[in-house]
Amino acid sequence: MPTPHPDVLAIADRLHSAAIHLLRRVRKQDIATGEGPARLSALSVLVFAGPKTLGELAAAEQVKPPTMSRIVAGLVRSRLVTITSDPHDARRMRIRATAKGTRLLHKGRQLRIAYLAAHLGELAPQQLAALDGAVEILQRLLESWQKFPLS
Amino acid sequence: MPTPHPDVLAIADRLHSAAIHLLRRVRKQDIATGEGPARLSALSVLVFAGPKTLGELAAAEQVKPPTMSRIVAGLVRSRLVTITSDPHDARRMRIRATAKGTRLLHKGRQLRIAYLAAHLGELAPQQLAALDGAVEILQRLLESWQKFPLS
DNA sequence: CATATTAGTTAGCATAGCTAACTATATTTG
DNA sequence: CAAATATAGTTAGCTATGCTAACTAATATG
Repeated sequence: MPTPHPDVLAIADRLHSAAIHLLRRVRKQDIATGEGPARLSALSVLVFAGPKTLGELAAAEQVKPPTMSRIVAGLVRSRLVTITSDPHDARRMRIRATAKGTRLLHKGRQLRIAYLAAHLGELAPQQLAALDGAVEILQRLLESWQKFPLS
Repeated sequence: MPTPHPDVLAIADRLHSAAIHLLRRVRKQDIATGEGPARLSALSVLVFAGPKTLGELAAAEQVKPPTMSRIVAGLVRSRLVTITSDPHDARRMRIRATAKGTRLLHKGRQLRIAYLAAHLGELAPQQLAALDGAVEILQRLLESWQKFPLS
């Protein structure tokens, strides 16, 4: 039997720190796409989950509507998304990725991968597999606590 | 034998996305400390690794000197760090955490832990252990590629 | 039909990232 | 040793992202 809680405090702290430093590095690659992280992340939701309203996007990205409003404005300026109004409710907007947006997202993904792969290559296959498994656990955790905020 | 590379591309993408969304949530807890993420992260370096010059801090945090200059200015305003000049080189500054800074960092850590622990509690012990192991792998990876930038 | 609710925007603030250009101190070199 | 160069940080000014408060427009409700 493994120990029940191998220091949750330490895990949380290191997870936090690792996330901060990982993003700082990856961001430098993403700069090559010409778009910031918030825009790329919102775009990725649109590409993989389909069209969304502004409010839905804001909720998915865990930001407030005014913040998402500006992010979307930037994406529109760059022609990465288009906006059409909902025929059943003129207050709502349908935001969808353009072909250019989809291409750019995949290009960014390529850059990120080339960069990460160069470093992940240092890992032994079983370490990579362990990382993969942990990311899946994290994903499910993040998803579930989106539904049950707790705070 | 495990498969050699269970889709590095997918792992990289999901790791990226998980890091973004995890930080968005944790940030909301950190807000209670009254300081932003960049300041808390820099403060944490000072608390755990001891006094640093501005350049060293900037390098540790992977940001440019002007950025760190403003981060440190904020920490000084909040009395979380103090600055003394290096007696051997008047260009350099020694930046060190104050007692208040150390207290605040630990308080933030407590908040973060209370929050994460409430959610990590949903994980089975072996999932938690898997996460722990993956974070360690990540940490070592980040450290090693700080030394060998590759790009 | 009047009122309340909902969706998004605008204005204004703070943090955090950058580059370019500056000051002040050390170091190197002629 | 004086002049040139290099190094450490700062200042100014830009962009992007986050927020709240206050607004407009449209829908729902009583």
